[in-house]
Amino acid sequence: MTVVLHLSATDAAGLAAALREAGTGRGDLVAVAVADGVLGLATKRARITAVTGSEVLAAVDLEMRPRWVVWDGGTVRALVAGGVRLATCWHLAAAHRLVHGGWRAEPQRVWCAANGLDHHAAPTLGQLDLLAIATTGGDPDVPVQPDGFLRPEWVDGAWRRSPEAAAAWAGLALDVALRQRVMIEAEAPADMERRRWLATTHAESAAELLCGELEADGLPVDPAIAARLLHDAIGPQPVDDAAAAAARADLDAMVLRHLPPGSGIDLRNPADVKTLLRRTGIDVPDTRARRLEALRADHPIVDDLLRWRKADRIASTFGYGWLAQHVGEDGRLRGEWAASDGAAGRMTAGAGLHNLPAELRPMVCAEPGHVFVRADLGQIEPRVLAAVSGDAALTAATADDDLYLPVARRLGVERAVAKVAVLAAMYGQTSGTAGQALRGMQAAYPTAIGYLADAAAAGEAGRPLRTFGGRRLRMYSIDGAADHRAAAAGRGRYARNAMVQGAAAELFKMWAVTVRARGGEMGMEVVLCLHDELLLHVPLDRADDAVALTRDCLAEAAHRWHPTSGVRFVADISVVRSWADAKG
DNA sequence: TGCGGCTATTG
DNA sequence: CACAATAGCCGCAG
Repeated sequence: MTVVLHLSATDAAGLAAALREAGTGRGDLVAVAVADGVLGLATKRARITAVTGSEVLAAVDLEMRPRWVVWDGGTVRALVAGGVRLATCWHLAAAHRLVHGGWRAEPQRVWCAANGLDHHAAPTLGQLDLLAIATTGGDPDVPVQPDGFLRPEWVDGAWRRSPEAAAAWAGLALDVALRQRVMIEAEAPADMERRRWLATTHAESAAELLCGELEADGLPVDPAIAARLLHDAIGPQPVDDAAAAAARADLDAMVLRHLPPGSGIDLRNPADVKTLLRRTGIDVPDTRARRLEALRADHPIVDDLLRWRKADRIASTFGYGWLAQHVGEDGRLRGEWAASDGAAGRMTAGAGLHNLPAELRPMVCAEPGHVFVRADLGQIEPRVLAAVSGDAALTAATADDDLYLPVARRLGVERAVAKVAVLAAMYGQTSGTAGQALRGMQAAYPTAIGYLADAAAAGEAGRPLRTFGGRRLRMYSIDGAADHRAAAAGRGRYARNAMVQGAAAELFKMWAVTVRARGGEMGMEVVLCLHDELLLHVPLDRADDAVALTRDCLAEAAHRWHPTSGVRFVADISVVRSWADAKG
């Protein structure tokens, strides 16, 4: 049994000294639990209580560069709020999602998975469980119960009561991190995967830090331009509810004027819209814009309806209310960020950051003395497919700036057909013109198509998969249902796509966190991550440096992600004042 | 009040 | 019956 030192510190120098005394070096795991005025740390050899604010961690991070173990995003947000931006971490929730799949990753669940316990049997803090807690026994000051589960009141925040408790909580975090690392190493089929999956864990963890910063910093927006765009799209800002209702009625009138008054049609009700169209002789199974687009010439009401839809969408989702709710006094648009969603592991964002209509993007402007560096990965998914499948012919095609040109030549088809064929293969489309081109793909790129087919087969059978970077993709089966076959086919398409989309997300995040790590010293801020696009806010005089750095970081990330793929990744990088500005 | 369906936007 | 996501509004069940 290793003797664990109990150390204490009151400032950054003392904390650094304590860590040195515990034998901590660069890259070593140091767990940290942080709450208001409470700071507890844990290393393999020590539990450290720090009677000081969390800001001392910034200095220690700079000096010692350990890998900080944190339970979840709560710790990250608390640290960022306290001005602490760590260089690296081991994020238990992120590692849990990677190793085990699924989305939920609260401490009890993460603890159970790391310790081979069934989290369904874990105690909760409901009133009805008070008796159970009382009879569980053991020392309430010890966070782990005799039955091995975390004590629910500790999960609920009891660890915040003192530095000693926080250090004990950090000790558990360290324990989980070590077990997660063992699991990754045990699960990986070979040393190559072991190293790669650990690299993914590190990148996913850093992406969690980045998300905390994206939430805190926000996206620069010019309020005057925002106001002008909204005015052009939906009119002036209503002064009260009555004015808002009147504005809405005005907007509705542009469509309803085609009907006799008092028709009782609600434009927001698809069934009513169908009725409305039928009255003008148009019969459609649904009223989606894509379908109505073709019928614009049939009756003027169609065009008015489509224009109304566009305006109504801005008014309801991206109108003055949205602006007031999500854009702060400092002109920053803020939303919630998640470093990996439940399906394939892409980053997600709220507050419209990922689906802001193109016509509103001119409002996203660099602040005075700054510019944006906007960088897009070109054709990332087919290039990633070439890399993860190891298809030599498809890899050769990535040498071209436009991968679809050599693919089209090889298939003997038009570029547009080749593009549809590649996308159809990755998405699992079987019908239409894509089906035919797909057979050509099978012959020309058997390794890539075989990789996708294997993924689809696993999905259909309900077998879990791992992406190239090691993320577990769970397959949820619905058994006994009449649509069993449809569900299996759906899982097949999901698996096929998730293997590519997920791997692309892993590469993208490595790129993003590399940029984050390298760009800090030039005053660069990552302000948006959008699946294959990075938006960086940089001081005007560092724009050229930032462009070069972004390109270098892509090469570095691609190499770390897959050192031997031979795949060429291309980025379109430009310096712009507004997000909407043309590339190049 | 919660949830599925429909629709729109984005990559 | 082409993949992923967020988000609003409607109708309907409870």
